[in-house]
Amino acid sequence: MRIAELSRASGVPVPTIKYYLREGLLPPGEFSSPNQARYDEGHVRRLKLVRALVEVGRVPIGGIKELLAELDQPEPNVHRAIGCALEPGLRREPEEDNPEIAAAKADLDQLIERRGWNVDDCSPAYQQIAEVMVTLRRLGTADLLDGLEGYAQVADKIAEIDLGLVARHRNDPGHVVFEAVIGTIIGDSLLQGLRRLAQENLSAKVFQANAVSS
Amino acid sequence: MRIAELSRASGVPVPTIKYYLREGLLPPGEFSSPNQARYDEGHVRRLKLVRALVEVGRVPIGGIKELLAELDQPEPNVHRAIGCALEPGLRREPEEDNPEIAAAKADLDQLIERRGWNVDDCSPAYQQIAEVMVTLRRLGTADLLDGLEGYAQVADKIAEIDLGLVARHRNDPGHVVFEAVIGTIIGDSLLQGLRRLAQENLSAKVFQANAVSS
DNA sequence: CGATAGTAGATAGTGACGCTATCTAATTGG
DNA sequence: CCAATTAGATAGCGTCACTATCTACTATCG
Repeated sequence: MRIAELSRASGVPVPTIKYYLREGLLPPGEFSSPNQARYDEGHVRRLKLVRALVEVGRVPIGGIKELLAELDQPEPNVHRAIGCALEPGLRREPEEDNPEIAAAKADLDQLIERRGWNVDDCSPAYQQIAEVMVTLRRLGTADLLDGLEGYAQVADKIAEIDLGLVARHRNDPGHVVFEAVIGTIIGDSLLQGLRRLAQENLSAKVFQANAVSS
Repeated sequence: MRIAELSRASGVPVPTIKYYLREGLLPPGEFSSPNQARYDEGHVRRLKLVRALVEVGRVPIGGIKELLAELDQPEPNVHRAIGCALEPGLRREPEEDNPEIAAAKADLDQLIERRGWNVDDCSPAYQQIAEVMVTLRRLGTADLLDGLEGYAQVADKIAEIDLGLVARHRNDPGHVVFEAVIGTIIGDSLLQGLRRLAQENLSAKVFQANAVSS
């Protein structure tokens, strides 16, 4: 198909497709002559993926580029790919020597120890959690960290669901990686929404109960 | 304190403080003369909150302004305040007539029914979930929605922890609202990180098991 | 009292980001 | 053959979150 049809099929304007081609988010089409290219279903899928990551995942273009590069490896590393979505949001300078960060990491290490987690302490998620812990302390709401253990327990449950979902495609490794990336990055948005609905529901119940009992 | 000291105490540069004053994110100081103002601890706290929402919560300035306006009401509505952080990220035009959206909302309504949730179907969270469902279908990964029930169940657990944490301050309603907002918006980032660590840990286990058994 | 430093408020500028528009030369496809 | 389309290059745009500069005034210290 030509670029106009690719645009129609994906819902992405032609100039934007050209931009993604320039940025390396979309592989070039197959050239029949120096200024004529053909695109296929793979390009349509890739475009839809890019749009989902941009619009729902709020992943910056640079992160998407790295993520897709990982996905295009012969043996892609799922966690490295997913990490590309989180990393751009972290502090530019890790300010490693900061004692606040160090203290938070020490606490986080204890949590990891308690849960028996086997994780890489260089992963962007590890950094992100440490940053959140520092932020909560600075805000004077360190008492919210009392929920950490519970949240971690719930995180394990979520991960179980996540793994269960993608494991159904274990005969197709490429699809497993694809769904893992989608399920995690797009799934964040889903979980965020569900958490708010659950809060809304539960807090209504609690406040009603309070009103009745008072 | 004068603006320079406010800057030192909060870690926010003076021009940025002036910008926040202009944008109404920070209430004006107390004027002793037409061009001299004094700031207090409340300003320091407010600035720290704004920075946390900007840096960790990734909430756009406009959303923070609305959120703070709600927080400054005599009887702030927690969910409306939290919604201010989610809303700016949604589609500008709800394209209400779109059948894809309608179908997703129908599915979501069923989920809400099954869980017995009492929630407002105008809340940004409801819209967001519907958008995610549409996105997953467009990507051809609608099978990931099989996890919806499980995720919703987990969301209930998270909400329980959330409510439990803030309920400890129920004698101080202002603080409850403050912690609820922080705990939800900043907590999203925490949960996102924990989910990734849990995934990393569990997938390592699963793959190792697979390697042994194969 | 005066010199210096600090301040409010107005206005304009900056850099990153994610596109969007325009142009040229070449190529389809009826 | 010729109107429509294309690739690729370059430049422009709108938003966002600041950042810089300037003016007229004020605080404060010696």
